[in-house]
Amino acid sequence: MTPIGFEPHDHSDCIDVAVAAARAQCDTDGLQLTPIRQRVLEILLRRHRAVGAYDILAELRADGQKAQPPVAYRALDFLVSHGFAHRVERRNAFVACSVPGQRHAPVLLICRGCDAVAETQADGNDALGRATAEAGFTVERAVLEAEGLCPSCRDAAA
Amino acid sequence: MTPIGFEPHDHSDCIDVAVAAARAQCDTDGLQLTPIRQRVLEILLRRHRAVGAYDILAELRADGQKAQPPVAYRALDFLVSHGFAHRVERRNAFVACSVPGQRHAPVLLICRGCDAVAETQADGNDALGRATAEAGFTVERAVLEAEGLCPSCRDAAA
DNA sequence: AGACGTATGTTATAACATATCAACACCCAC
DNA sequence: GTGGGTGTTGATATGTTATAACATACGTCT
Repeated sequence: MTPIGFEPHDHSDCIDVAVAAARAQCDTDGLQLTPIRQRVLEILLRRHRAVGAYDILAELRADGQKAQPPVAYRALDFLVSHGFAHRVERRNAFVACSVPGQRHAPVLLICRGCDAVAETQADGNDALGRATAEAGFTVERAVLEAEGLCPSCRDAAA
Repeated sequence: MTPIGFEPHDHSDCIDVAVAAARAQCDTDGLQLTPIRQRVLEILLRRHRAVGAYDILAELRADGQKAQPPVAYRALDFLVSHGFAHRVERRNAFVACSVPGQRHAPVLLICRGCDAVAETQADGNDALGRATAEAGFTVERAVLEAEGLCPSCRDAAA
């Protein structure tokens, strides 16, 4: 359960790797990683932060396209529903998934200083499973989001 | 860790009790449970669901007030920040707290069929604490939200 | 060709949220 | 009792996020 996200990255590399991995999974699963979808994934990976849909839209437009909101939302829906990205509920924003390749209930650590988002895996949700079983509730999706300060913002504030 | 919320209620009673409890806590803590704030709390309690700010606004207006959005948001901010209600991030909506009287990281079970929201307590978040400590992340707030089907909607769908 | 499925383009609007400033009330030190 | 601080409310305007609804393009299968 090691968090991913606050350590320094070799970003140029990490984007290529993540996109290649997404492409591979799409090939395997019969999904289409179309240019728009790939472009949005790249934007998310490049920022490595919680990014709003309209920010993404602005970047798409900066590329010369005259995209409208649904373009961004559809691409984001695709990425989220297939596990390549997560929705950051707390921010009404999105972030690339740090541990793709498997369905999972994300645990997001959101820095209120810089919007960086780290992701960890949820081991400890057995308790949730037990409680929901008692209540007769069928969980389809679950997210745990914690907001606070990342190491560098904390140091900067001190 | 027994979930609260999907069992039948004696609602008229339960609202009165909750409002009285809120009033008592406000007295203790030097907070003002003003008419608007109490009214909004009552609306949330009565619905016992995830309710949008504009729904609340509509109810306030139905009472004869000509309230504007900030009226609803201010009341909701008060209720949320003092633990009388929770924000349902997944819905951009709000719900009355089922276990008031203490600060807590809510665990919300949200039914996608009827918007009912049950609340449980989070025992198992030690794992979160450990992971964040490793990452140097300081958690200030945390929410766990699970979306799925409540017992009655599941039965109805079957 | 025609029917179908998936993705995209386009317009408009719904839904959610906040900034800003003015007015009023309440408390309390002076 | 006056003046200042604090907190709540009233009111206008605006900003931000999200989706409905409809139309078009394109590949594939028969």
